[in-house]
Formats: sequence, structure tokens, C-alpha cells
Amino acid sequence: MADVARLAGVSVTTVSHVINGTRPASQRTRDSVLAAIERTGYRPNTIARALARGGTQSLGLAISGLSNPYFTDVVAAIEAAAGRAGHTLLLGDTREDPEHELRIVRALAERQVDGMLLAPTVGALEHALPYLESQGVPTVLLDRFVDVPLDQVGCDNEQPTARLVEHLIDKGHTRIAMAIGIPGLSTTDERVRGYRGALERGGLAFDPGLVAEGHSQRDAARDAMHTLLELPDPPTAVVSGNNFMTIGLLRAIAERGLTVPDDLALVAFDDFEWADLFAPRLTVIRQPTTELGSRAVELLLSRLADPDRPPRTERLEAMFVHRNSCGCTGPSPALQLRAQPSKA
Amino acid sequence: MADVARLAGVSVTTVSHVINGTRPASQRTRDSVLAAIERTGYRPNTIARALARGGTQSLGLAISGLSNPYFTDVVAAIEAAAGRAGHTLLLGDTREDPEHELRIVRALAERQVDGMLLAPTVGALEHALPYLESQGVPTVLLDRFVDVPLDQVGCDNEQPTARLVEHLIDKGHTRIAMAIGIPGLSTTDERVRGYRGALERGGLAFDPGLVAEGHSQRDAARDAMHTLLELPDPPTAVVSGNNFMTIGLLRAIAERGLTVPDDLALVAFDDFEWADLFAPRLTVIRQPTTELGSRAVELLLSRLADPDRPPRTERLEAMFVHRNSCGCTGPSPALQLRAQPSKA
DNA sequence: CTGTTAGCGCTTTCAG
DNA sequence: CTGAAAGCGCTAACAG
Repeated sequence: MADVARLAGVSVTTVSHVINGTRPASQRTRDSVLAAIERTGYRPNTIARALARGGTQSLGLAISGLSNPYFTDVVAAIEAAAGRAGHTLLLGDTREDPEHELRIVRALAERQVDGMLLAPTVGALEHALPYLESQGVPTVLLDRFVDVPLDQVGCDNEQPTARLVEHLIDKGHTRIAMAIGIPGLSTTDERVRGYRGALERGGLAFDPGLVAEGHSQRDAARDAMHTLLELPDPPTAVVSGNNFMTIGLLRAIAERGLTVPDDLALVAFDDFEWADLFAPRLTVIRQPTTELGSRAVELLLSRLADPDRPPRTERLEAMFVHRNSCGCTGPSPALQLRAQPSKA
Repeated sequence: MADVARLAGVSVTTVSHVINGTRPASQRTRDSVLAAIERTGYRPNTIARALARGGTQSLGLAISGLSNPYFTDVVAAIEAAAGRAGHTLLLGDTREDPEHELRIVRALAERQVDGMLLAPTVGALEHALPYLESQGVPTVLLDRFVDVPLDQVGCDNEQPTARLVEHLIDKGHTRIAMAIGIPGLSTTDERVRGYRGALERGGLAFDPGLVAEGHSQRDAARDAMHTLLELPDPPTAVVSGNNFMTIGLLRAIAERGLTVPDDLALVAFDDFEWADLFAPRLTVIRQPTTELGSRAVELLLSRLADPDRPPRTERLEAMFVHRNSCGCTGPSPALQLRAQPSKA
């Protein structure tokens, strides 16, 4: 920058100002500065600027399972929204482990992110959250809700899950199992509540023996499903608590030579981009991933703009996507697909 | 930090040194500094440290299609490898557009990343690459190869694609179509070369009419497949150039009421985590995504350690995964799945 | 074993 | 309309 100033025959102050357009300068000086920048190949040092200004124009994102297609979409949306607002993303994976989450969150905070987007783990209340609070880092929670006065955005879980279960009840099922996620996560708890509520309203008793502890993971769900299928009176239908577990359940079912939906109906939380190419096509709840990501960023930006506004909690609506794994013979793939023409 | 020093009754120098363990200090001072840090809730300012040290301990990653499951795995691997080495990731999406790629790369460079990981777009040679070169940013290229003296790591494309095609030829197919990706990308070109080579060796003429320009995209592939299927003499087999296009091809096929592999055989580049749950189970080439990501990071770290070592180009091997969409009746899902027991 | 001090590259008062 | 100079929070000679 000193080079530029020298070459343009002005002070660094002026260079700074023309770069940032932060105060008027004569046409001539502006031109010569710009020219000098060009000639020197000058690249502004964001790090130094951040130090001087006390703001980095970057946001931290701490999330679990970067390879979860659900979160992938969310991350993409966040990256886009952040980019639009001139912010960069710093990324960390919590590994769904409170200790590691704290490490990640701390690393991001020490890199002076202006704000933090966090999909809190079960232990966040004891680790990451107190840290963020003590450090005064503007934070918005994502996907999972926690009982703290912070901005939060996630999807509705209870009602959509109930909807899934009700559909199975309507079709005459009475032994309906559920693969549940990590206990303690609001998403898990709410989905379980939706499941139990629907059973109750349908006049069916809740049977703990029909709950498969899938821990949101593929292989755990698969193992649990095997156990369920070995029951003397196995379930005739199963609802999956998330996409990973859906894979596990399908595996277990296939491994026993059973077929969905003939031998067992299956409905699931989380859509796949190719859920309609599976055999059978999956009936699922689709979460508004893109909206979730962009709303989270909007919330964070608005908090940065106004640190004192009261925290907001937003609940996004999920969508029931009716296909065939529930046992219904829906529209043929061809018809359904034609109904949503390509963008190209 | 001044606070800490005051509270501990030492100089900031000492504080700095005990934090970084960069020079010996007496047990007593060390303890009191640590205690002071604890009491003040002091959080080191990485930004300031970076400015003083001239290094940020962060790496830039510019890649296209963050939501592409293939890249997702790569990103996850990179994040892990970078984290292990104490680096954070700054993330940007090139959108497969050279202009945007330059913007992203510039943003990352201005944030003083220590090095850059880049999956170059077709226009990188005219935009991003010259910029990186002029700014002297240590860079490793990822996934796609470009003819420049930089570290590069990607997969073998030609031979695996040929393998796919040969398999179809072995099964008696003579009208074999291919959905190809973005022209100009080394991955696309190499896969096309593999396709043509295999045809030739199999005594089949290359027919440009059987090439579907899928541009690596789902919907373009779908449209192109429809066109192909309307041919008077349509293909009896198709090879997909990447995962997105596979989805598009399958859609088009389903939309015409055709079945894989009975009406049409399909083999594809890129595996899916649930490719064996599709109907039919997909015969694919699986790329070593995790290895790709970690090798890329290793290359970059080694370049940072030794800026003058000659550039290296590494080619990773891909794997032929034989399932049923090619028309073979492989092992039953149950058998195959049991053969690879869960980690749990 | 510890402290003083001069920067890192930029922004931003405060004075012209 | 423009400059001088004081920091932002930390590191690393250099000196003791």
C-alpha cells in the first residue's frame, strides 16, 4: 500500500480512502491511485483491515456431518447468502461431539468471525454456548432448538412426523416402528413426540419395543432394524427419523430379503434428490433446506446490525411428499416427473 | 492481552511466549499467566497474530457445486485433513464460472490464506490461475488437471471409463451412448477419450449422434437422453459421465416408461452412497474421494513447507463397482451387503 | 529467565 | 480536497 501511495504520489491515507470510497477525492488523484494499484498488482490485506476496523466480514459455521446431504444443501445456501452480503464462511465440523464442538467454535471465534452459525450438539448448553455467551459472539442456532435466548431457526418436526404416522395408521397399520435420532436433540425429541401423539390419537398404544435407537446413523439404524425384524411380532411399518437412518433401514430390510412396501411400509423424514428413483419411491418429509440456510444468515446479519433486538425463533414448514414406499400406488414416475419440468 | 499481563504482573512478551510455548519461562510465571488468562476470559486474536506473523493458518478452498455429493465427500476430507494440521478452511463456490471463480479466489487470497485448493473451471487458465500466479499464492489443483506447473491431484478417468464401455461391449452392445460433462474440463475429455478408445478397440465406430451433451448437469442430461431415445435407432446402453447426469438419465428413462437394464443398460462414473438401493443397483466407477481430499491437503502442506520443490502431479485410481444396471445379475443385495459388515 | 520496543498493513481521527 | 500520526492485538528481535 505504501508502494501504491508512492507510485501515485499521494499519502497512504488517500489510497485507503479511494479504495474504500470513504471520502471524496479529486478525479485526478483517484485515477492515479487506481493506476498505481493496477501497476503494482496490489492486493488489499483483509487481515490488516480487520485488525484496524475490528471486523472481519466473515461468519463461522459449525455444523455436524458436512457429508450429510441435508446439511450440504444448508451449507450451500448459507455460503450463497453470506457471499451475497460480502461475507466469507469459515467452516468447522462439530462431529456431533460437545467437546469437539467447543474446540471448533473457539477456533472460529479466535479467528474473529463477526458472527456464528451453529447447529448445536446435545452438549452445547454445557460447552459451546456458555463460551459464545461469555465471549459475546453474536450467534444464531440452526436446525436444532435449545432453550436459550438466542436467535434460532429450524423446521417444524412434530406435526410432519405425526402426518407420516397418521398416514400409516390410515392404511391400517397397527405395529408402527420408528428409528429415532440422537436423544436430547430437539429434532429427535420433537419427531418422537409427533410419533407418539399420532399413535395416541389413532388409538394405538406406544410400544417402546418398537423404537429403534438409530442415533441418526446409518449403521446403528440398520442394526436396530435387524433386531426389530427378529421380533416375534415384528412391525408392519417403520418411520425413519432422518436420511442416514433411512439408508440403514433399507439395507436391513434388503438384507432380510424383504421388500418395501409389500412386506413393510416405510416413510421417512428427509428427502433425497433421487428419492423417486429408489425402489420403491420414498414417501418422505422434505425440509426447506435452502430457506433454512438463508434465513439463518438473514437472522445473523440482522443481529449484527442491531445487537439489542430481542431474540427471534423461527420455525419453517416442512413438506409431505407422497410417493410409494408407504404402500400407496401413486402416480407413475413418468407422470409425476413431467409435472415438474426441468429448469433448463 | 495487556490485561492478562497486568494481572499476572509480567510483560506482554512473557504472556505471548507462555501462550505459544515459544521460549522457556519459570513455572511460577507460567502458572500466574495461565491463571490470569483464565480469570480474564482472554481469547487470543488470531487476526492480530496473523498480521504479526505473516501467516494465517488457513487454507482456501474454491470448488464448484458444494452440493455435489462427490465434492461433499472431498470437502469433508479436506476439512478433516486441514483441521488435523491446525488449519481452518475458507470456502468458496466457483459456480463453474471463470469470472466468479476469479472473484472467489481473489476474496480468499485477500483474506491471506496460506494456500489455495482449487478445482479449476474451464476458464481458470485465463483468469484465476494467472491471478494466483502473479500473487504468488501456493496452489494445488484438485479433480481437474490443467497444463500448468502446479501441484495437481485427481483421479484416473480414461481407463475406468474404458472399462465401463468394454463391459458393455462384452455384453454385446453395439449402440452405446455417452452423456458427457462440461467440454474442456480434463475430466470430461479424459472420460470421452476412454469411451472412444474402448469403442475403437471393440471394433465399434464412434458415432457423434450417440453423444449426449449433458454439461455435467442433471436436467441437461435428461433432455439429451430424451433426444437420444427418440432416435430411429436408439442406443441400447448408455454411460453416464458423472453423478448428476446419472440422475437425469434415469429420470428420462423412467419418463419414457423404460426400464434399466431390460430396455437399456446404464453404467456410470461416480458412486452414490445408496447406489445399491436404486432400482436397479448401479454399476459405477467409484472415485477415492476421501483420499483425493487428504492428498490435496498433504500436497499443499508440503508445498508450504518447501516452496521450491518441483510441482507434482498425482493420479489416484478409481474402482469398478459391479452391480446390476449393466444387465448383469450380480450377487443379491443381501449377500453383497453382508460381505461388508458395518463398522458399528 | 524476563522486558522494551519496533513493526505487521491498514483505518481513522485530527489538522491543515 | 489531502496528510501525519496514532493505534488495532500480537510477535520477535534485541537487550538485559
